[in-house]
Amino acid sequence: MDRQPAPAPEDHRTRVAAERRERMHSRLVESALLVFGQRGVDASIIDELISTAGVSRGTFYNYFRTNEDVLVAVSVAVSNEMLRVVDPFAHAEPDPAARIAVGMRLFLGLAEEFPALGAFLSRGGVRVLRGNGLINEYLPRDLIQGRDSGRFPIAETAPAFDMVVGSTLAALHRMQSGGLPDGHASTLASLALLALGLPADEAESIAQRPLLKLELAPDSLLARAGGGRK
Amino acid sequence: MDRQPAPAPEDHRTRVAAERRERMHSRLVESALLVFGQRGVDASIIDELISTAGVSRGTFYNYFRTNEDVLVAVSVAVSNEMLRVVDPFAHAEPDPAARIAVGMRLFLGLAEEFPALGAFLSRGGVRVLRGNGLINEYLPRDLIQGRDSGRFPIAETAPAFDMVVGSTLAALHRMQSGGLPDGHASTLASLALLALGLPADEAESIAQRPLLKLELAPDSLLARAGGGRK
Amino acid sequence: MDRQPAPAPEDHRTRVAAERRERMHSRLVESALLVFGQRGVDASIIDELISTAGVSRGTFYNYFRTNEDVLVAVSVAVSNEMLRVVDPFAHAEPDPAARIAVGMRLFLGLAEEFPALGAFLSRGGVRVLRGNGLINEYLPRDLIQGRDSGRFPIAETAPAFDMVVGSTLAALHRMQSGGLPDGHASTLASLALLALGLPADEAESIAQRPLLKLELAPDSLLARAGGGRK
Amino acid sequence: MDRQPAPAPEDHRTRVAAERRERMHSRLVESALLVFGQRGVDASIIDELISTAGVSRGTFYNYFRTNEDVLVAVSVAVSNEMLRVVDPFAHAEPDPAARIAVGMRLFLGLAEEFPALGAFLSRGGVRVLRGNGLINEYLPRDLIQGRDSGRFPIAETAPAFDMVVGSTLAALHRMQSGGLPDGHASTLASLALLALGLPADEAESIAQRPLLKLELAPDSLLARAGGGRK
DNA sequence: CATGAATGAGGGTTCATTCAT
DNA sequence: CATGAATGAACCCTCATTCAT
Repeated sequence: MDRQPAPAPEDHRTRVAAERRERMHSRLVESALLVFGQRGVDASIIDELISTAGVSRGTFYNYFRTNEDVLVAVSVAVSNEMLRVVDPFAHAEPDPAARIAVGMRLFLGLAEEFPALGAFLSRGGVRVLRGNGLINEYLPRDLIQGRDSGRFPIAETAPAFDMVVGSTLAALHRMQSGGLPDGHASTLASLALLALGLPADEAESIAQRPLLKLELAPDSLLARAGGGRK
Repeated sequence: MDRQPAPAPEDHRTRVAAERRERMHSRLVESALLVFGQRGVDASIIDELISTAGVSRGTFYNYFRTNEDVLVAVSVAVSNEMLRVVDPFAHAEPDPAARIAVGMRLFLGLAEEFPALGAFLSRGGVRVLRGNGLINEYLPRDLIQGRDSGRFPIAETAPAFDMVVGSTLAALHRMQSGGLPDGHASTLASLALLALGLPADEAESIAQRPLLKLELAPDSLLARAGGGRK
Repeated sequence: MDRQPAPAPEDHRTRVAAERRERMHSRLVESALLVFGQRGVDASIIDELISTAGVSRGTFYNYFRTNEDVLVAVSVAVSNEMLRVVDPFAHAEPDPAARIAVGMRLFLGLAEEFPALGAFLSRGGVRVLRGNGLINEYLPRDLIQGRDSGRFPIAETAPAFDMVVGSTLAALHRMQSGGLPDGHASTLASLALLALGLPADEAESIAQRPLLKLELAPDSLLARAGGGRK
Repeated sequence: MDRQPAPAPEDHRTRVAAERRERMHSRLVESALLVFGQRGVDASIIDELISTAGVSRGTFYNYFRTNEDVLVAVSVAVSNEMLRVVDPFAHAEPDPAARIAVGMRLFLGLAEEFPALGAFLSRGGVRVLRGNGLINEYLPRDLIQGRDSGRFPIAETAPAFDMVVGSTLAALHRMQSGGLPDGHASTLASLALLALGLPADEAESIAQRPLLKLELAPDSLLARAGGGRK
């Protein structure tokens, strides 16, 4: 019995260590989301980050090498979270116009419900959206589908893209400095659909549709770092 | 001669000194515009600024007290320059829809023609537009006039404002990363007018109108710091 | 079978464990020799050492407590290795002059043949030779014997010691930056014998004698870490 | 009179500033000599350097960028100082054998008289002598001249170079750990001349010649940082 | 007012060492 | 004993700001 080769001790230790690393990484990303939102994405963040996360200076450098590294990690995590939320809607809804309107409203809705997310996105601006699937994959696909199907009588998608994304970001900024009036997001979506060529009544009716309640996984980045729902 | 009663010699010296101050101030603002555009508005700027302007560290502090001071000064100067360009158009054009379309196109046109300006506005983002008369006075006025006159069938001006400003800034960012395709600005303006409620043909025809050539004073900030026209 | 009375199982396990410790210790010392040679004896070494040796950080601290500890261990090991090589020659040769000449040539010969050793001795300089038996026991003994027997007409051994050791180390440094020309070691030994008072022809003939080929134990530190013979 | 154009104010200010820079540079080099001698040339030195020199952290970086920068600056300064001392002797003495013996003794004499210099040279070892004119220009020249004139019956200068330099450095190390016995330097020089081929009596008589007292400029690096004469 | 050397707070980064698993 | 994540002291470096000239 004492000749038994110790049942894969490495495996166990390795797995435990990997899990610990994973948890610490998440903890740092969560804290970074908060701090970036409060201080801006260009701020020198490390001191505040480690004190927020309650870890040592050295630990930070075991996970990231630069400020920029952290920003990228947070951006990726945020993008993934948002996709997880939006994906079900996107698959259920066949109309690109509706998908765009819902996308704008969900984006703003998330930012409103999770102030940390809103602050981060607002502070980070375009830089933080570089790899955002919601914006860089879903939206272009919807615009193209809408144009090709004749629903959007537009020649180019680029101006439409700028219009949808720009409008939404402008509203996000407005939210950060005082909050959005009731119905702002819906009205904005309505304007966007108008611009894309829908008739006024249809634009309005699509943009006003009730939005299903968001469902987040309990271990979600937003749920944990979001500062709780508004 | 300089032994004469010296008719108010202080006046003369004072005036000369004031002019010198004025010139140095402009020189610093011009250099700052360039440097902010290249390095971003959050960068540590002073070293590069004074070497660009060719003055000493101490001189800088005779004119500004902090980094932020400089940013404000540049923003104000830029805003004034832009107003000086746009004002004639604004007074000549009675239709608020046309004024908005022209405003968007001129804004993007200036940024394109003067890369330093474009870079500065893009890098500075919203922060730099805080006191911009073009955006914060002219645009709201036009939107209200359009709504009140029934030309824009909208209830609120805020979403429309976000849409116009956001679209334009998104196009500005696009310009900074690769330039705008031909006709992008006009098409964008056309989308904006559509969103504001104009019929498609009218939106298009207004947005496509030829734009008068910009005229800059020879001593203009843009003419001097803009790196020359594109 | 393993249910047998197990004749002194502790003995066996203890012995196996001791052998494992011994092997790990050697592995660390070998790696340290390499790393000290490449990066210098003052470099921060532990990271590179453990990755070279392929062990974990914690394991290192099971064998050494500080950087300096490792340096001492390597120095001792190196000194012992060198003695093992030189001892046979020293016992076989009755003439102190010949022993000194052979010692200088063997020292340089080993450093040349085992680059890792050469780099280590050169980088470590005097610090690493503190406990070196070859230098601190054999050489003084030879000098005293030569002086007392009248072969070296010198009053003090200290200057002679400095001359022999210093010359050899200078040649070692030369070797590290470009290698030694043919015959350099022999000529140097000849100069040393001249300085010790031998007639020119005798000095030369002793210093030129052919050197027996070095023989290393196959498990020798040098054989394993030396990077193979040159 | 008040129209007078201020007689070259820049010249004056510029000159004063340059002198200030010069003085600060010297102050830093002096302090660095001390600190390198105490802590070794590989030590992290900046903190101690600035506190020794009594300047701020920032000032250091106005003059040097790295640890290595400082080491080079000190090495150059030391080399120049030593040359200034040795040069008169070198020019007055036609015999290369005598020049070499005097060189060795002066080198060791300086190191003994100015402990800071001795410590620095000893700690820095060969690295610090890279650009040393005394060693890299004067000595090779003397060896070649001696060989070509037949005074040194040697075929190669390289082993002789190693012997002279190595012996001297070994004595320097001995000095650092307990000081040199009386006559050590002279005896060492005598051994060196013997090795170079001089007859014993001549070697001895040259190496024993009284050495003229060293004269240092009062603003010399050694006089100021040397910790005073021994 | 212009100059530029000096300052030092603020932040960045490494690495020897500890310790729970 | 082996492992490797976590620690924090000790460095490194920049740059906004001051101030004597």
